[in-house]
Amino acid sequence: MSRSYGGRSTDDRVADRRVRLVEAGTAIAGTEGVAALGMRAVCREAGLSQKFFYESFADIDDLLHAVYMAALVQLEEAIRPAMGARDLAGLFDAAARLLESDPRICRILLMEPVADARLRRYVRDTIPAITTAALGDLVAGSPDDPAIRMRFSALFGAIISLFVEWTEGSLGTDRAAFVKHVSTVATQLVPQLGAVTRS
Amino acid sequence: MSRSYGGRSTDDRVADRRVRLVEAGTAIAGTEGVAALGMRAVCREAGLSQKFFYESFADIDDLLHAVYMAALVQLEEAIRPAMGARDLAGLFDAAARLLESDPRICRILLMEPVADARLRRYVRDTIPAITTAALGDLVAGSPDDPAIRMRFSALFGAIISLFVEWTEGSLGTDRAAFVKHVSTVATQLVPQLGAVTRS
DNA sequence: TGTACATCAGTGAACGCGCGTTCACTGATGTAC
DNA sequence: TGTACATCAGTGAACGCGCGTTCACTGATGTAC
Repeated sequence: MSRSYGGRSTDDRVADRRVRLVEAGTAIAGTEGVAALGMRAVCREAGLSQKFFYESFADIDDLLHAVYMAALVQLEEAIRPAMGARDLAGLFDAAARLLESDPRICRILLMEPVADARLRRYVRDTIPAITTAALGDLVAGSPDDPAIRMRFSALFGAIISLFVEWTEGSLGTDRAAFVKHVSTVATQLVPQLGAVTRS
Repeated sequence: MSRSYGGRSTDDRVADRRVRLVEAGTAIAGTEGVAALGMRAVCREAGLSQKFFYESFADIDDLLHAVYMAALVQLEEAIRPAMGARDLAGLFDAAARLLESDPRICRILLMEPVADARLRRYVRDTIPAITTAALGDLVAGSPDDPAIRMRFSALFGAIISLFVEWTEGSLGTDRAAFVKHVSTVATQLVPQLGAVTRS
């Protein structure tokens, strides 16, 4: 049925190609934007025949989903310790370090979703759950209440804007000052968040 | 040299076609996004032969610039009275009314620029001047100072996010409550703005 | 152990499409006589 | 005023390109004998 090739099993080769395609997709979406993310462009970047794209993905949306998920997992892993410690400043610090080291994640998670309907969908399907897991029962009230929605809209908008500019390097290089400012903004906009910080 | 046609002068016809092309570009960029903004798509939408595109624009970037400027002019005209009166809440109210009545302007001015390098350029070339004209000498300090940049990054991020969600209708329909919240957020993030409000 | 062959793995061309750009063509307008 | 014709206005096809998708083909691997 399946046959080894170059001394490696079929599963090995397929998995390796999938990883290379997701990495290539991350490179393209994270630097040129999702508008430049095409099936041929991804294969070119990965150095793989076009056939292998369809081996792992049904279409480009399918790959984009994998690219988004891979970026999100990286962010989650980076902030996990701070999440566990319920340390808000530590969380911002970890995120700032990650985005600084890989600006592609900033573009994929924070910038492109604003204009791309597919990525916005992925955000809506993943971020609310993560947020409530992080905040727990800190924020009372229905998530459909306009007053609460406005608070969080402002909070996310401000934080995202700060992180985007931080990643672009236009807010200087003092990470401690940046983290302090983000924490201040967060507690200004949603006072309950003050209870989370333990520093 | 130039010759009337259908009872209208050359200048008339050219100007009319230009307006139709910009309107078509606004429709496409404002609903499908700039990724869908192509030369053929614009001509199709405007009901014009492809030749006429090049009559008024060198390429699609040129048209996009005209589309952005047209949207910005609409916003400026809407907020002009409030700007003159230095009325912050009035400014937010006028903007909320405009974006509610034409969500395409929201997409072109607030959403697409996040992911599109050309639009981001147009924003950088126009918004700072308008902002300083609006605030006058309210904010002291160099615009290169990271601390000031962070304040304004958070301010714009929060306000943009609020207006985007307002335009999408996910913040309810009470415009007065929305304007009040935006004003509160603005003065929280940049206290000097409190001096602007005269309501 | 050696060889012929069936089958699986991988490569790259083929197809139809929409794109940006150019240009040959049709038809309307104005003018010379 | 009427007519032939030059020229301008507008239409839509042609060109080359990259795209998504499919598939014919080459070559490597394993196995039957």
